[in-house]
Amino acid sequence: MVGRSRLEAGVTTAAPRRQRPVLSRELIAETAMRMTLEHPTTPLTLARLGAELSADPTAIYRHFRSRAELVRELADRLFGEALTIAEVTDDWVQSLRNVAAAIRGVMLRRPALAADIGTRFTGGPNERRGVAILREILVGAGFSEADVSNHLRALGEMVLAEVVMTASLLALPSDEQEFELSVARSLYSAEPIGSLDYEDNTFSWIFEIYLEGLQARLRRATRPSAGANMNHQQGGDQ
Amino acid sequence: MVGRSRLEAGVTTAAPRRQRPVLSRELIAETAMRMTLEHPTTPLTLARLGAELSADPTAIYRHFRSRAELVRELADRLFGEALTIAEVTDDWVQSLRNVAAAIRGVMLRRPALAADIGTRFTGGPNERRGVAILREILVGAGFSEADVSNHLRALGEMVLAEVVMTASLLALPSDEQEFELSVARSLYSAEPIGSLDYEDNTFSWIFEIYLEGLQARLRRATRPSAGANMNHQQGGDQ
DNA sequence: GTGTTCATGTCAATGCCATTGACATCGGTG
DNA sequence: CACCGATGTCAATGGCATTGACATGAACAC
Repeated sequence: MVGRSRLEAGVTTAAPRRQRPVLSRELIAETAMRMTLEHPTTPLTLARLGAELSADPTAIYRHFRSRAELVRELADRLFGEALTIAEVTDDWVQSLRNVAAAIRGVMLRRPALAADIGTRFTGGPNERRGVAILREILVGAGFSEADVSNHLRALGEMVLAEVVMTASLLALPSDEQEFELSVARSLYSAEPIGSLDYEDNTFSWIFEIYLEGLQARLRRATRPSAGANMNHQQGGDQ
Repeated sequence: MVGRSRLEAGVTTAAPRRQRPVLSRELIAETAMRMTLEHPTTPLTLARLGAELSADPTAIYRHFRSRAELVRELADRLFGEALTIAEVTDDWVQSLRNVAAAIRGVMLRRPALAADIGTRFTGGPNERRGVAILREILVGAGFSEADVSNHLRALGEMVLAEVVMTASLLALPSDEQEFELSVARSLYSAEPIGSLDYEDNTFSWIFEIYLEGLQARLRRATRPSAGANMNHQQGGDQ
């Protein structure tokens, strides 16, 4: 079909009224990213996504096998964003902090999506890249190859778990959110809310303690002379 | 209503064909607990619960304002179970371990429910009791009153977050679960699965590191002489 | 060119879900 | 005895993901 003689170049091709390949993986994913950013607490549904695309919701199934697959794609893009933000330096502790904060920041900007997503792997390239980066940081810190694998999944799981926790709170309708806050106040006399600010939130409190534990382990593994005070440790770290 | 003269004791009362007060908060909650235990990965729906009760699903709304309220009730019962199991001793580290493991164990026995629940407060008595117990453990360990509040919510949030993470994996249909495991293998060359055995799961790996961090903080706060090696700590601890 | 096939979209169901509103009915209270 | 509130049933409603039947246009074969 090169010259159909019916002036397609002017009408049919240049202004495809509703021609075939309008949608694409890329367009759908981009649109979803935009929607979840503009309405951070609105759950992403195929109906809404379809409307935003001015297409039938089920058209999405021509490009993604399921909503879950779409959501995995989006999650991987979030990892991608986080990795461009996170600064990795010589200081392994600060680098871990940076990566964690970047992931958290990126995901909490889209709480509804993060709550949907965070408990699953994406299987995508950015996730893989992120793990590779973390692996380098840990190896550079001096952990043994064997321990690195365990620390990797522990670190990832902990960060994601915490993010999901906060995200599901943020994604709640405001009345239920109010209930949560009131219970938290009455239990701890403190807000459990995670501001995006790295300081002054529960996440950083947890993560800093974890980092101290990590440093303690490294010290113990590096100079095994130090006074291994009798606490019930289990697992590796040689 | 003591003797209505229509032989109720024999027929009307003893064999209430389909008389009024069949359901109750208690019966509904108990039934739900049984169902979620018998079918750990089947989501609890009002339809299924109603069927199990041989009652109309919407009858549940006469006893709970919403499904969410029911689920909060169940969550609080789980905390109750955990607290009867957890052993609290003089050893504060081991006590924290015990409480965490008990909560995790109880919730992972009902992954679908735990995944539903774990990100929220229950507002119930057992939750309150649990926090009180943890508070005593932390105070007994020697943390300052101010730090105890922060450690409390950090500890709780971390444990719950991790449990939810694992629970949602366990509650997945087996094909999706297989996908998760394959990705995990390819990323870490290891399974991310949390067996209920405290050894050999990601949770214990994380939690032990966290406990080391906690001990480090306590040591630092207790005898402030120790060599505070220049790491970027932030936040309280006196 | 003609006909076939594949990729893309649309449309109409389906089935599951929580929740609501309109009734019925019973037990107790005035 | 008449009313009322608590409990239960029933029939919708609206939101959701997913599927199957169809259309249509583009590329490809011949």
